[in-house]
Amino acid sequence: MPELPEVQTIVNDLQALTGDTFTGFWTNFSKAVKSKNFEKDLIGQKIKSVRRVSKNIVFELANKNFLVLHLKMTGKLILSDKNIMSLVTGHLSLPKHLHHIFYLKKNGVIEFHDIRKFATLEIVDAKKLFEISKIKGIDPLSENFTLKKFREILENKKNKNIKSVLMDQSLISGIGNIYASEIPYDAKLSPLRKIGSLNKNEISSLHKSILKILKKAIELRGTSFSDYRDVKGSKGSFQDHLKVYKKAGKKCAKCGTIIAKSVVEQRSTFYCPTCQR
DNA sequence: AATCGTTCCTGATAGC
DNA sequence: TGCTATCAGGAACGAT
Repeated sequence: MPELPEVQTIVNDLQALTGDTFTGFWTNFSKAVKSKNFEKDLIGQKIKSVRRVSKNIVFELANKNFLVLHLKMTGKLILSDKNIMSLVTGHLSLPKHLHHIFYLKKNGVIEFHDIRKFATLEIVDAKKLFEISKIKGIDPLSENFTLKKFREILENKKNKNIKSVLMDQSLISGIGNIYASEIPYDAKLSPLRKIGSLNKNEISSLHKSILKILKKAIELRGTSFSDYRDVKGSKGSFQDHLKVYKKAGKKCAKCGTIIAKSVVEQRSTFYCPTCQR
């Protein structure tokens, strides 16, 4: 599932489309399109910039609006220069999970695939984008995410455990289920620990591990555990560095203890009962 | 006001 | 073999 590192990788690659213009749009699943007049608002618009807002991919358009894409679980963007029009018009069979296509003036098309159809597309104005950014928590890669700021965020969350705080997008935005297991492992803290039980050093470790793991995952172009691919269809490689995620029953590489799994807020959580305290 | 459960959806896997 | 049942999982939404 695309989390902050995966979305950042995609956004970095989409920079290549800056200056290009949307010339058309096709969909066979319009339920995913959340704004009215989507096509009308899109066509003819030049891309001024591409950036990430939490796990959203945001295209700044020339008319001051923003195309906002959220990949949710299985959304995938693929840049392609093949003649997709012939696919849509029935000359060839469409890939099963290709649900939306953006046509560009210079760079071919952006194919938007989505197996589980949770992904969303919308065009919003600056005010709405500001609201979206505001309801999301702090971006852990922004320079504002200092240790001091992190302590402030945790101040009112004493009864929550580490896992749910990392996953709560209204506190810190961008961390999903994979990194919410890998970060506590790196910090040698149990994901089930209550925030209120953490001492100063432990909070500092957690803060360091958030930055370390996310940055490393971006360097490795994300985690291709199952569906995630970059815009060229290539895998990332952080999956080769996972220590606990989806490793229940296997031995911890560091100490040999069997990795445990427990469910926190309906989400699987993995940890080493020996290395993580 | 904060927290909890439900919902969207399909492929993979388990169980019989 | 082939069927059905269960699960994964981001985040909006409704319910408490």
